[in-house]
Amino acid sequence: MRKPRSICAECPALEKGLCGALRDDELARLGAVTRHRTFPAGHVIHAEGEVPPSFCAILSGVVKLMKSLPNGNQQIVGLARPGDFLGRPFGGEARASAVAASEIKLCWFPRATIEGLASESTAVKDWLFEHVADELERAQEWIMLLGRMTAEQKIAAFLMTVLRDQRAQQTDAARTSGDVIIELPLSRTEIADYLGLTIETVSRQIARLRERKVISVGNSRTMVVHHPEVLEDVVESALPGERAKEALRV
Amino acid sequence: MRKPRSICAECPALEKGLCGALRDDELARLGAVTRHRTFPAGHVIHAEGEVPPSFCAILSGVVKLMKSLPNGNQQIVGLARPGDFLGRPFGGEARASAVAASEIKLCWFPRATIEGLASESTAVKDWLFEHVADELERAQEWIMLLGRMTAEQKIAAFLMTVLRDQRAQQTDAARTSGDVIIELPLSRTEIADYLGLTIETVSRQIARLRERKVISVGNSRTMVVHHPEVLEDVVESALPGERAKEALRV
DNA sequence: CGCGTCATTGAAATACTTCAACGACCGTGG
DNA sequence: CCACGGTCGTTGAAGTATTTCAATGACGCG
Repeated sequence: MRKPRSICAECPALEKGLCGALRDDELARLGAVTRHRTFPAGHVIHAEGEVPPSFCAILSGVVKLMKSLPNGNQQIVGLARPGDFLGRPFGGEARASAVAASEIKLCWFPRATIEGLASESTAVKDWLFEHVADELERAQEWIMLLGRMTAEQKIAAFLMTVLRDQRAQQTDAARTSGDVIIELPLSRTEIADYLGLTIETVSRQIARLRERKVISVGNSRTMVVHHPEVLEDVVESALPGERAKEALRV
Repeated sequence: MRKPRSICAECPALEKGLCGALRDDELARLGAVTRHRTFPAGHVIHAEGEVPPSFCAILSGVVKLMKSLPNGNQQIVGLARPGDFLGRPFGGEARASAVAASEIKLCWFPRATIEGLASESTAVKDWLFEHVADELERAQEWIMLLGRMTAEQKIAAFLMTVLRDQRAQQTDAARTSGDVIIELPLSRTEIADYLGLTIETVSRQIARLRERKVISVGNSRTMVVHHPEVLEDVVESALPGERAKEALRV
């Protein structure tokens, strides 16, 4: 017997996510049609141009939203993390594919459910609006990054966002040391597609940061950040690397 | 005596804009506190980091949303055109400056008004949600453009969007000819900031399109597009200019 | 162990930027 | 009316960041 409460109990979407905006009876209604599903990395949740039949919240893992150009080039136009949702209620066909970047857990339910809920509950509408507005802000940050940053700055900025995301989740305990271990949610190829670079450039810039002892690279998905301040400086710096090099010389 | 109806009567926001979502009594309430205001090009409607005290809909002209990097570099992260609104209801400080790119007419009213209206009217909420979701889609298109296109493709894509925007507004009459006259909403510097290029590169790419007889340039804000298909091809093409050159050779 | 995928590294090519000079346009003031 | 200065756009030449092409190395899996 699956009681709605039990499935939602230890859900990351419960507090900050969509479900936090629901009243108990609404939550129960949602819980009744909800399915938690797990997918492996690479799984296509919905493809560009399709009308997604379902709507879902991400429980764990990272989903990349990507568009592709006729020539085969692709660009990741956004990342969705736990608490984010996939799909546009009342929208038509998706304008980007949603693909699992790692193994993911999803809270999955029919499109009609979310649309019904949104039609009736003003809290749900409010939540959706705020969420989309936040996503728009993030997209605009990214436009800035893609349009005006050098490869070095892009990599530094990317590492900073991973760092921030990871800090937000873990306890204060792990933060005391200057060194921080981070887990990259993306492969080199995906980082390249995210930052609008080639995989080689990504690799070289990471190598440079390693040579400068700002980071250490373990296996390709993990690294240790020794000097977050330097990364910050690189992002801020006008002439790439200028202030950053000074900061390192200490 | 300013009657609410009269001020809203020939308003571009009436049909497709926010006001189209309002009931008559809501419209009347809005009309009572609304002011139409005109600003010259360059006027700052609200600056990055400020909490905008007002909310407004654009009646005519183009507003650029821009962010700046500490080094002085700037990037236009979006354009707002007639029917679009400025400001995020329930949001805090603006994360981008809104600056008039041309002379603009605004329908201006206090922040509290739109927030009150949105709290009460579900139609207003719906409209806001749809609008932000559309903006997000456009932002994602732009991410694709900035991350994966060459300078030539960026310019072609920009001209195509101007062309599309202009076509949407004017009558069918003017479209019969292959040649289309377009009015650029931005200066070269602004185009550069929009496309993430330098002004020189913009100028050179426009020159190349002119040499190839795809366009003619009149004064710097107007041009004639002779071969929209070539522009389209350039955007689609894998190796920039390859298919486009063939298309031109005819 | 060998194979395939993913990451790294090097050398050459190139797209874009930077620096610098010049030309066109426009309003101002002589 | 024309000369003047300012802004904006164009063009050229040199420099540089990033890409492209190509080869090698590391890791995981059957």
